[in-house]
Amino acid sequence: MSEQILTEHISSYVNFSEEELSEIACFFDIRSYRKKEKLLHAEKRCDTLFFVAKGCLQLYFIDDLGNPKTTQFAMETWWLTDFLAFQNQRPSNFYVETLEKSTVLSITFSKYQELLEKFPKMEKYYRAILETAYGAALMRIKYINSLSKEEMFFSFRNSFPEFVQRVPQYVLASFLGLTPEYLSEIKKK
Amino acid sequence: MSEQILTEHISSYVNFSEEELSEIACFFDIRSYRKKEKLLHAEKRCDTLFFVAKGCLQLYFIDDLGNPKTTQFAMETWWLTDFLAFQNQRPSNFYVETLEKSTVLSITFSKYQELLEKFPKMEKYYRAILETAYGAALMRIKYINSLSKEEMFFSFRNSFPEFVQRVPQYVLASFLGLTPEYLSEIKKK
DNA sequence: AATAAAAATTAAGCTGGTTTAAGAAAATCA
DNA sequence: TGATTTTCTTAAACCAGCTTAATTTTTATT
Repeated sequence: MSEQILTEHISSYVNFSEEELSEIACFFDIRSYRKKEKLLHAEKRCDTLFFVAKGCLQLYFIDDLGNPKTTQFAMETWWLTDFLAFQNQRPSNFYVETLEKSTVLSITFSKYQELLEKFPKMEKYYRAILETAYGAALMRIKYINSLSKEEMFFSFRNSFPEFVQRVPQYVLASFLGLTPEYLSEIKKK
Repeated sequence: MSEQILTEHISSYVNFSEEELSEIACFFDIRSYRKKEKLLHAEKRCDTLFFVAKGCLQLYFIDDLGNPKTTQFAMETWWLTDFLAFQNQRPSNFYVETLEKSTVLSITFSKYQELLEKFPKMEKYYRAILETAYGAALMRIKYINSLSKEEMFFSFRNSFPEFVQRVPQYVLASFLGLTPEYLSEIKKK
């Protein structure tokens, strides 16, 4: 079931036969995780790329004071990892953890290389995905540098209302770059 | 000369014959620009992707108060555009402008599509470039959410010392998300 | 070399957002 | 179902970084 989420997503970018799609699916491990399970540990070699079939993941780090800070969320059909560390097979700068019960497809770095070698059309798929992700990251930096914390919250809630319901408020606060206390104050208005 | 910067860069990721490389180069327009020339205008359809062969570009927007804010720099061998708008052929959210006399290779969206169709190996090149760019953007967001403005400056200067010399201080300030006045104060120490 | 324009500095007053700390509400678990 | 832990709220004191405005330095133009 879960691999179908992936193969359908791939099919919306590139044309593959049913046969090819099931071959592609074989490159991935499928696993379900409980809430708050770690899929990737900071400092450990970043060897895995994740695709969310169901549920929600976060990419986060621990700051000087020991508080977790969320850098990126990933919901259904999103890819997640520390891409820089993954590409260079270096220690990860981030943790990846479930925010809720989730089903995730994982691919190791070497399998990822094999996959791209065996199905060069997958390059096109990832190129498109990464164009979107990088473009969105540039927009996010634009927002960070132009909106107040209050505007950040309302603009985010406006774009992703379901999402604001779905994740704990202190996680959302750390993603938006403000304190849970201040977020609480903003919501009061 | 300038197309060689591009073809050498491509060659460091993917193997192409000399012939193929010169065919690839034909998809691009090469032009030199003076300092402070606009290559892409906000609100106008984002139809072009830029590669810096020489010099330096910035991606920026104008905030509520009319001040330009730099979101991204691009130096030699970097690619730049509003990737989200480019991909969807929508109006750009950013301006692209030279920070110094620069030589730039430009490719339109339709030529980019043709290029990828004719040379599918270029998908691999762009996939790799975008993996790096997106990975770096995640790291940048990590820095924004963990360093003070002062630490931002020293950490940036530590990583890119030549660059700090190269761009005007008020542009650097807007890129780092602080005021020129405060940056000046930080440097005094 | 003189003039004008752009960029950088300095300093004082101010504010958006943090910190700290304690209590209330909600979720989880035996 | 009650006990425990986790999450959310409230409020006051505080500060990193901004605003404003005037001066100096640097760069560009003739």
